[in-house]
Amino acid sequence: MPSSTDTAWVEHALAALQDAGYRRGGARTVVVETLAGHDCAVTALGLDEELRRRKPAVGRASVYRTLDQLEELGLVQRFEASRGIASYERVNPSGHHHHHAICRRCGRMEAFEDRGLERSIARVSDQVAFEVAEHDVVLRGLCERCAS
Amino acid sequence: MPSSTDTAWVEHALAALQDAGYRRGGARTVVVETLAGHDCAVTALGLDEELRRRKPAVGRASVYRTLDQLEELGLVQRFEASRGIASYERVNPSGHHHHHAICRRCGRMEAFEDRGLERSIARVSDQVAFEVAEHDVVLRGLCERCAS
DNA sequence: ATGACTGCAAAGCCTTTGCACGCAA
DNA sequence: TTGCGTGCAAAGGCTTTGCAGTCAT
Repeated sequence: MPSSTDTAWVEHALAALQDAGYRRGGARTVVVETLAGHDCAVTALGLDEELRRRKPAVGRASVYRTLDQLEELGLVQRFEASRGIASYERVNPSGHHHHHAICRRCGRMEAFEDRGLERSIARVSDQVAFEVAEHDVVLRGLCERCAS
Repeated sequence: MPSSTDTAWVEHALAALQDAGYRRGGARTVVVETLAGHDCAVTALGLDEELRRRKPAVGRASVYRTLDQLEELGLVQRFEASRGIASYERVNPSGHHHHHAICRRCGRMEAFEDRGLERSIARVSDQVAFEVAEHDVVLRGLCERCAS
């Protein structure tokens, strides 16, 4: 099910980039628009591959550079899906988000959300001597298909 | 505060390795013993550096190979502390464990534990269509020192 | 004696950096 | 016009693999 592009996030992100002093470059805009079309995490290399075969091809360096900038501004969140594989997912300004269960055999990823879990994390974040900006929860094991 | 070595875990791990059909090699044993001396996560490269300057020096490959084997057997848990930095922590057979808050600026790591959080995760693990074997929670932000 | 275990060095992989050219402002 | 943005190729950094010698069993 190819989800529709989150245009609100595109505008939000482009505005934030501009506010941060970045110019409106072509590659950067394409990366933002492409991320907006994914509801769940994408690997950096997967995104690169996807953009490599576009009409005005986007260079790998631009993909990585843009992802870094977006992460720095809190517009996307980075996490490691599998060994050494960086994945990125856009951050919803509303704060609403999900987490992932990842299959250690095939890499399949399932998203889930739980208010109780979020509450627990919020509570713990207050108890720790850190200014917590984000959190990440990953469940690892075998997906239905690999377990059987 | 250099914690004392967890000898119970060493025996547990060595026995599990033997049961899995591994022979009792020198390098492997040293890696296990060294891990037992760390109460919190160690990076693979840090462990390598630590073992490199031992009397019978342990090779880097052996460190990585052993960590893989231990992870496969569920004796240690692997997670990404900072960008592209693999960290390992021994798994207590009792199931008792902690999670981490990591400073995005200096990398400082603080461990914390919370029963409510564990309960939330256990509940969510049951709701997901996965055979969840382990979970990982990371809080990212600024540590007290970097925030001020 | 047999095959696993090791260390070293080389290769792999993902990611980052250097540089010259193009484009936004 | 200025200097940020971009693509390409090269370099980096962590991890894995190939191989020959060594050691456990």
